[in-house]
Amino acid sequence: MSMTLQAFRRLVYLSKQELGRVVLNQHSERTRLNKEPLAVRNLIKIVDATLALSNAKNFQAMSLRDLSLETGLGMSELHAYIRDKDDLISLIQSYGYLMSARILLDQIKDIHTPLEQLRIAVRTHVFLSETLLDWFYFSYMETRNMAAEEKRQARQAELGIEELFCNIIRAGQRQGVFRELDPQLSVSLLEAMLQDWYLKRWKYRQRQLDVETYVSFVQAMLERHLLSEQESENHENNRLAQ
Amino acid sequence: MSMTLQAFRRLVYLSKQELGRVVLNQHSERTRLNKEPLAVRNLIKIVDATLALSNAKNFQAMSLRDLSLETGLGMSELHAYIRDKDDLISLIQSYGYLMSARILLDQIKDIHTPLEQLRIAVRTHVFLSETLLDWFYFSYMETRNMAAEEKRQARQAELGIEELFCNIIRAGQRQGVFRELDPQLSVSLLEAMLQDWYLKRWKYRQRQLDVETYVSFVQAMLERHLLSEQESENHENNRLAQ
DNA sequence: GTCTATAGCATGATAGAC
DNA sequence: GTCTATCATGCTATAGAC
Repeated sequence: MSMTLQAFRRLVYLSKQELGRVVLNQHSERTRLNKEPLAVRNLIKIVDATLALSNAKNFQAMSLRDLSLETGLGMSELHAYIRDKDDLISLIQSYGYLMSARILLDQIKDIHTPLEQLRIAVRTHVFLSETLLDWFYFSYMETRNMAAEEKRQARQAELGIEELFCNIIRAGQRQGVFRELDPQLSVSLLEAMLQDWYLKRWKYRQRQLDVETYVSFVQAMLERHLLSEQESENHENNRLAQ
Repeated sequence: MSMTLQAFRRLVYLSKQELGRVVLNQHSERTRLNKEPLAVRNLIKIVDATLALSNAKNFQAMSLRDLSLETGLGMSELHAYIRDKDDLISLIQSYGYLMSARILLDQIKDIHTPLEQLRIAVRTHVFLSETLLDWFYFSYMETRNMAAEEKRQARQAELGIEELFCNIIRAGQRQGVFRELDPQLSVSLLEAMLQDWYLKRWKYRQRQLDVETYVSFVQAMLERHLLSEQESENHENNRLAQ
């Protein structure tokens, strides 16, 4: 069972402050930051407000005036934290990358059987997107509008997660636990399912579908797909796959 | 095997003109349309150009000036076909709904076993999105920015497709061919996989992944998930699903 | 250091010339 | 019936007042 969703939220909450500091330093080449605690607080306020306002419509539709109003910061103050509107994107992306990479890696590092690693990774991914919903949604929907370098980085991050899952599957295949199916394609389809959880919230919310139910269902489907059974069955399954 | 992708493209191409006429009539309450053939040609030009320009960035980022330039129509002429920019969305949506609903229903209407229907429906869906790529991508990414009524309709269309797949699965379950798993959730995950084909083109193109390969893989995964096997195996599979 | 005012520009929509 | 000129608006970004 590992962590509950609640424990997860706490973990993310604690990382927030700390990460605010890291991100601020990364971006502070251009920033005249004075009193650290205030600066970190403002930075988090800016990130949160941007995510909320952007996701309500879209990033381009959010004006800096709206953002100034929502955060309580003046227009000139905003420009002390961000160079221009595009810089806001890179700020937000850094913030989410750090947060989710750290947590995902931390959760699977002590697990050693591929099947169990796979289960935990699936669960952690869904929990992450549940907790950082705004960020995941923003990152998915706005990637297409980003500048070249930012877009490259976002896609690289997606491929990085695929790589992580792929390695687990390959390990399982070497041990004879998983079938010899294309790992890369399997993982792409898995990721499509994982992403659906935060992309189609209107649908799942409407159906009052529980996070745990979703996780279990995806895990089960994935395992029916991957787990090799007795040799005799292997034939049967090969027939079905043509 | 049913249809090849090429036959599919021809089918869609032929429907284009005809549908142009239908859509033009639907929207012509407000249009002073004169010479039909020219009007239909212009309408199709407008739809195609809008999809191309929008998908390059996003709908909001496309200016009507860009569209005027791309189509060769003057600004005033554009406003003869569309009331305002939002009306463009509803025009495009009608066009795609008609096209894909007609073809999807037509392809499965003569098949009678659930398993075969499911296979054809999956195949047709991927082929449709491959042929009408621009429309599917636009429709998915811009739904969130649409006006209330338009958004409702787009979501209803997604639920409609789920309903279609759901009915096939329920029929299979009644016949004892498919397992007794939640059909709605199964279908949601299936649809996530189907959508990934047009949402992540950059990834699949980069890997030079073939349409047929993708279809087969999704079909196989879905069937491992749904097909009930001998009673003895049922136990095994229930264990895996917890 | 904070906030208001405004410069400079691009857009959607239209009116009116050819 | 086409096309060009123009209007009002809303935006980013900054300069300059307090």
